[in-house]
Amino acid sequence: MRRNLSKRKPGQTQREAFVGGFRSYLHGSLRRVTGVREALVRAALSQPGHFHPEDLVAALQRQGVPISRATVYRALPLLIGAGIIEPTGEQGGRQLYEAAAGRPHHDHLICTGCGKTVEFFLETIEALQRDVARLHGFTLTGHRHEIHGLCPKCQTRAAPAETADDRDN
Amino acid sequence: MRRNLSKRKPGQTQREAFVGGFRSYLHGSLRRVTGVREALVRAALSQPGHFHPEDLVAALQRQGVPISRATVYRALPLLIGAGIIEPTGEQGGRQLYEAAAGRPHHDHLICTGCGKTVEFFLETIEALQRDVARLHGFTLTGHRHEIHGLCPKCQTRAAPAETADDRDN
DNA sequence: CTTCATGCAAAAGATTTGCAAGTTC
DNA sequence: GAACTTGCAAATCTTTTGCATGAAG
Repeated sequence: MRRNLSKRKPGQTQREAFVGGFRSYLHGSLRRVTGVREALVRAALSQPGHFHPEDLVAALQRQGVPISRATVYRALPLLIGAGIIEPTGEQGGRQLYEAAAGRPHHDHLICTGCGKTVEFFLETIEALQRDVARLHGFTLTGHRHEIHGLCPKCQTRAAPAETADDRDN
Repeated sequence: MRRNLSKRKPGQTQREAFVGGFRSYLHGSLRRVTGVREALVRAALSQPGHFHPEDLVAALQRQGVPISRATVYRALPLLIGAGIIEPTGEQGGRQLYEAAAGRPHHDHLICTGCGKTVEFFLETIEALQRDVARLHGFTLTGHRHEIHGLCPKCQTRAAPAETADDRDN
């Protein structure tokens, strides 16, 4: 199901292939390859879906690699530049990211009840967006499209009280 | 062009009609009607497009009504509840709002160069969103759809250096 | 051994909250 | 007069930055 966009030697995991790509990126931009940065790349690729910088800190510390928030925040632009992750919107004043890693573009259907997210992609919508941009003389550079709703489970639990207050699962 | 969704006596401006609606809302929710809150409603309705809480503070102080940020932040949920404004996304860690005031739904085309925003609405896209939600068993409650690009002017100026760093302006 | 990376603590910016004093109902 | 609002200052929270120390090339 997942396209194999980065060449890799047999026996090398896809994740390690991306770590290698990150090294090349760093070399190419005259930055330094460090263990901490590689660990960050692995941690970012291990995140299930959206994640917050804090999640990376937690992930690394959990596996015994102490790291400071400052380092994570300073590394994020590098991971973005290398195409490993991409910002996917802010929530409650916190910027979220997700592993991009060569995956095709997609948008999100998000449950306001439990935070569950489903990825979706409709070429029709993409095309219409291009139309809108062109119509107004804009050069399209990107977009953010989130559909909000209640997932099946949350509709059942349906406590007809709060709706958008229970952030985070 | 603008629908008249709130009944009003002749001679009463549309804005005052909304102020009146806000009073009703406060009464209905057992909150108190204060001059500061009414001033906030007028200030919010006077904002040209997207605005930040700080803009309301500035607007009120400019017209001689001193107000503290805390009060503005505490009033925002009320204005939202009354349907006067609605949050329209975060940018750079700051939550933005815009006057909802009975205007029909629309999404935004935003210039990443100068921040200029154009409103758009395509029923086709709206319908597709409903389809996506239904397909996954979600009950649609809302969405956020922003198209990002460079407006005609910014394409001309086109300093082929920075792209997304010159926020504001 | 020069340059860049890291950690720590402090700084900055947005938003929230505790508390005393002022208003609305 | 009781309950709610407001302003102020202090507190939070996320992200950034200065600086001294440590590691990569």
